[in-house]
Amino acid sequence: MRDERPPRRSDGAQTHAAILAAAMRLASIEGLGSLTVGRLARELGVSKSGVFAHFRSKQRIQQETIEAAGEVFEREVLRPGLTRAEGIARLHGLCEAYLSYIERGVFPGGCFFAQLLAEYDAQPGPVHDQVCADQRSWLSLLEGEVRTAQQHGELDPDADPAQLAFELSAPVELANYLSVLYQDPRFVERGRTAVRAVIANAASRRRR
Amino acid sequence: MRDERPPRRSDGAQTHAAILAAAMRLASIEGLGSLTVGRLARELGVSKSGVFAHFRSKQRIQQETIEAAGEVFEREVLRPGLTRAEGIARLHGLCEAYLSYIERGVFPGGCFFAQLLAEYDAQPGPVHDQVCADQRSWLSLLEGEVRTAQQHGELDPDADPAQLAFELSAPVELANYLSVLYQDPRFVERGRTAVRAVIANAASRRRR
DNA sequence: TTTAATTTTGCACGGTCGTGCTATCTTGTC
DNA sequence: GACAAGATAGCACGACCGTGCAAAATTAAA
Repeated sequence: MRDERPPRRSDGAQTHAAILAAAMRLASIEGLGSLTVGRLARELGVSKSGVFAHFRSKQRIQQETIEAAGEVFEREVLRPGLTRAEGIARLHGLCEAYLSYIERGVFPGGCFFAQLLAEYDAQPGPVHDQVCADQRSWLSLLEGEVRTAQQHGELDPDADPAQLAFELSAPVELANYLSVLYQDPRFVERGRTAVRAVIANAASRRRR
Repeated sequence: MRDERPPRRSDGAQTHAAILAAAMRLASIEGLGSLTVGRLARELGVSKSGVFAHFRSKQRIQQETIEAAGEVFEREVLRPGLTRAEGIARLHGLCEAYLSYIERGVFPGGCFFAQLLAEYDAQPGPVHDQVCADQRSWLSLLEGEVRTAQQHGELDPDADPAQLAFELSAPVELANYLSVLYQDPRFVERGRTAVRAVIANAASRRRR
């Protein structure tokens, strides 16, 4: 699958990384679709060709930007969120990791993938398909953890795991949009409160 | 405030409306920012000047498109949602009206204002400010209805109304994004279930 | 039917877009 | 230090962008 020969020279690799960093920043604010070769070049004080030569099409810039953002998400959300013990603790851990990643402003325009979801939910193409896959894997992660928590007797065994995953995703995503819109971290706190409420509610209905 | 002289001729008014209809459709799918005079002209089989002359700048196209979408939202969500009696019933009514508006595909790209929220949450300017105001008025509407329900003894009087408004908005917004992304109305149903859960939970803690 | 006002078109402008091609650096290897 | 290869710059292209302006087509009132 991987058909790319890696850039050989160190300065090249450095520029390549700098371009992707700027691309992630810009895309989180203005959207992946309004990424522009000229804009990136200006942002980095470099010629348009200096940017373009590293990728050989705009498509590739977009693809690699998404991949790079995926690595950031893995490092900043998934890895820390998965450290706690499986079950309820890990559900809290994952949601908290996401909310903290919003709160810390890892991307200046809020969660890169939330931006992508809203931008490409109705636009068919490769980006749409990638968003589908990413979103499914996030929901599945939560869903699996709900199932585990049920098996451990921590949550109502009659609850629908997919429904619970949805109800946990909803407040953290809205916290993302609103905290960015109003530049107000209190919406992250609302997200935390909502997550606690959802989990506590499902926990209170378990068989004891 | 209104400085515009209305178009005098009937064909002009009709074209004006047709342009706004196409603009709402397109913007809900691809975003307000990627609206383009040429694109609209092509979509309507009309010359670029024929579109441009009706507004006298791109800014005005965007402004009027937002206003037109506001009227649609009022007609399709607020008016039907506000018919039920105030309190819990109206909270259900508003959320259901929103979910139904998603389900019916009033805009082909999902809720126009959810799209706008995600697109402009991090981009300062007049659109950002408009989104702030619209979002606040939606949340305030729900919050006021929660307060009324509390006064009627239908909801836990110790609950934070703003928090509850947030917890109701979250699932309906996520239902919007996911049902569009996967073209699957089951996510609207997930939204309905979540709304019922939030209200039922707050109702079960009321003093009886 | 003439006439005046209002749509609508055609055309031009400077600017940016994505993308090639060629030439000039710059770096790492012998 | 020479040299091959990679990195960056410069320039050109056709396409589309937003916006003006004058000409043509259409409508409504006289």
